[in-house]
Amino acid sequence: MDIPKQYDPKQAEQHHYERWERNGYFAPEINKNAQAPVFSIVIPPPNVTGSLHMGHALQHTLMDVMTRHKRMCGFRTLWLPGMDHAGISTQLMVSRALKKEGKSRHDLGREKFVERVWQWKHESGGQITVQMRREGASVDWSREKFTMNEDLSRVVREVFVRLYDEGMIYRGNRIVNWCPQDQTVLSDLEVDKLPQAGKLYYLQYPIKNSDRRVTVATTRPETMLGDTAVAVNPNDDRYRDLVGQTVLLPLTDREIPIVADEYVDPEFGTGAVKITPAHDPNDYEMGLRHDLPQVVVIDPHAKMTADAGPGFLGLDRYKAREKVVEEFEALGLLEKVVDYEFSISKCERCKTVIEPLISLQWFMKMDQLRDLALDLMAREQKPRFVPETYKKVYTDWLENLRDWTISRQLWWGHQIPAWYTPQGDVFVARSKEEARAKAGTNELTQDPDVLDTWFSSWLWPFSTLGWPNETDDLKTFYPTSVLVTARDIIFLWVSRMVMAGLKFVGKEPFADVFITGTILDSQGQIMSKTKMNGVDPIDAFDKFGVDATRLTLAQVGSTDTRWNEKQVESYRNFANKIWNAARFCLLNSEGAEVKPEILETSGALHDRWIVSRLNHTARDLNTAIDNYEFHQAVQLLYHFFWDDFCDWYIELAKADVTAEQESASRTEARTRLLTVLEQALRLLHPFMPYITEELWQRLPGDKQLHEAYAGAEPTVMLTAFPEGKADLIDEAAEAEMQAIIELISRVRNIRSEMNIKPTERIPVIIASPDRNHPVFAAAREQISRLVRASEVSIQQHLEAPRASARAVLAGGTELAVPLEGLIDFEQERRRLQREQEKLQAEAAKLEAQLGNPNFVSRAPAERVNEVRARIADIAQQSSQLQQTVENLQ
RNA sequence: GCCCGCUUAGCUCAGUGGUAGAGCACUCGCUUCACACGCGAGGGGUCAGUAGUUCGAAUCUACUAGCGGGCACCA
Repeated sequence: MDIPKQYDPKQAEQHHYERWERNGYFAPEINKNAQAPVFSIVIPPPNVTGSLHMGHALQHTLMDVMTRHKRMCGFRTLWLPGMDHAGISTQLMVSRALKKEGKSRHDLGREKFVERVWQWKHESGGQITVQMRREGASVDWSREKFTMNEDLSRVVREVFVRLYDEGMIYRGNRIVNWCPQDQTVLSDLEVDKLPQAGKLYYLQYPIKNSDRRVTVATTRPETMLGDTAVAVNPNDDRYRDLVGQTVLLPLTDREIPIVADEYVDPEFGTGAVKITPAHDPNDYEMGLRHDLPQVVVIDPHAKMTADAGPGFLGLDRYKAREKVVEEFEALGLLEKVVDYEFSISKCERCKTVIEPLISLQWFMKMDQLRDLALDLMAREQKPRFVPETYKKVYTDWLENLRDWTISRQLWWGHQIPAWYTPQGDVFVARSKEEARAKAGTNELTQDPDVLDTWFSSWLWPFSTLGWPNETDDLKTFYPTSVLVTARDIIFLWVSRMVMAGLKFVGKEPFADVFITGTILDSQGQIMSKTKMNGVDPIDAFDKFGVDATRLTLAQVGSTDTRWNEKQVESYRNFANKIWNAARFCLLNSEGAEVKPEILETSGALHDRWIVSRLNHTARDLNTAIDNYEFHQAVQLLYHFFWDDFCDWYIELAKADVTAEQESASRTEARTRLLTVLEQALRLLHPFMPYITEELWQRLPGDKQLHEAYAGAEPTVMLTAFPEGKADLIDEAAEAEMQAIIELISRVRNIRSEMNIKPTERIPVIIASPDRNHPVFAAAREQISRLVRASEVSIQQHLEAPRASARAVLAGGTELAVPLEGLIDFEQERRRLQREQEKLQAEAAKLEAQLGNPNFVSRAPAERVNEVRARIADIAQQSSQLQQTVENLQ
């Protein structure tokens, strides 16, 4: 058998995925057990424009670990993949491509443009689906969905019509966030509020029939052209007499009132506020309260309108600002300008400064939906957030929820299913035909706007399963088991899915929500395109392998973590360790094969021990994965495989396994070794799918699949995940092995401290009066081998030459290594005294504890007894050690 | 302004009431017949600070400091 010394991840990553996918292993139909429990996840659909980043890789790893684990546990599993049409991003991307050809989308017209987007999607969209295959994501591609496909679009229209008919969707003129660059409205959640160093301008407005002026402070002087009032606080004595008076608005011929409103903070600025209802959300509200006119002075391109006055018409908003300030200065009405830091709203996508504008848009009332979600949390504590802290984030946001602006002035997206007659009457319907029937005319024009991208995403958990039809998939897989996502879309997506699920299916869309942490760069900064500090997961795959990267990501869990390449490297080394352990097993496998039954039969101590450790690990691993304790899960695997299996079991079994002569015992040793390895590969598989499959395929024997997958072509993917059988956990064997491990470690420690050459063999004398005596006796050959002893003598009472290095172990076992001529008595005495001091220090602590009457009376008796037992053990070791030191004199 | 999270070994992070852990880095020794991406042996932390609860606190409570994030913003 020819097996390279180094594991080559790329080689293993090349062919297994294609086979898994082709054989239908990812589809729930592979499970032939009609009674199988169900596990389902819908993927957070990545943008069709997107390519894989660390956040995806993290989420996908966790989802894949859970899916593969549950699949191996015999669940009917579905991990449903898909993509989001990503309205603005996609439209921008295609528009940019057109621009290179010197064209705009308007040159093409709507229909041609949308065709062009589809063409782009077919040719170069969905890069991420290729990358997900590289990740090893075991998603069911046969059920892949895209939010703009006809089936999902139909769901969008269905939901829109139902909500409209219930009066929850309405169209109205309101102040909204407008992006002058993208020429569309945005929801509050698509707007970033960023701190900005700016100026605060103090403008003086003359009062009619008076010499007085009132000074207002503003960060946006250009909006004064649209002022329709000045407001002061009703309790502000400075301005009490001005309320009801009239201001002569400079640069215009308009006269505007001074009104009183509690909203005004007397402490800020001058205590008098200019009111521009058409261009500021707060002023808009105040305008409604005081029935003020709305004068629109800024248009959708952020240029000044005719109402701004002839001198301003067509000016950009910032040019207009300069000009207003200049003119105020010329008029002697500019009181002062001070530096001022405030926050500014920018478009999440293009970073253009948002212009608040009054605009005719579609909105959704959220009250009823919000109450559904809040009631579910109050009543049933669902969904369960992990970590729990996000529950508060979720409910706090819901409690302050406002209407959702759902229309967008884009071409790429779900066109709003509303049609208008020439008279302007609106008919909302599932199709043009239905609208015609409702309207009684064919002369209909569809609303040109499309819906917010999240309007399709919020339906994702059930639209992908066939709703509104009562499909088998919907019945089987809804509600899904868990949603895995990052915290930044708890509002945008998670909460809305809960509301939609409750409203339309009558059940929550998922039981649990697992919120992942964020992978930061090595400096602790968030990775972003603009900062150019992102680490490409594909680069990590290429450099260290997919499996090593997955382990690194899996152990991140839900706290933010800096990307640490050293960590990936150490898991690359772990993969190599697995490879070489398997290599050893395979190189010594002649005459043997995997045989699970052998683990049920009792063998030597180290055999019973590894079976116990295996089951122990399996039990803890199952618990860890079920509780989303992925870090714990990775640690369990790492230490079981490296420490228990490689460092101890292989070494203890080595003599038997590598025996030159064929024998029944050699075959048995080899069979046990191969079988334990096979079980270990199963445990590792959800985390490290490629290396485990690669090695598993090479193991000899008729390897069994989980009974639910009987008849499938063999793959480790479909074997039964070790459950951790209680009757195979052998605490006595673990304790006995622990004694042997400690013994060997102490001898090695002596060798190291005494500078004994590794090649030099030494005699070892063990005195073990207690029950460990037969344990050591039975393991004599193994001990001898692992400490490189010339002979191991096991006695009742220690009889060793004076010139020996010694140690006293827990339980009173004594150890001597005769070192005639090599030992420095003074040095040895000091070494033993250091040991003695350590024991004394520990004893002193424990004695103090026992000396506290409150501890004895209030601590659990079990705990008190533990302390007493430990003290007794220390006392024994200590006195033996003392004797040893005295004998050296 | 309000809310949340974090602060543990040089670095990156686990650990949620009972004697401080891992990986990497570091020191010493090893071409020991699976693996130098390795083997063996070590050193290293008053768990951010203060006060409290408790027989007992890295772990629970309060406050403080620093860092990070979210929400709301006063023009």
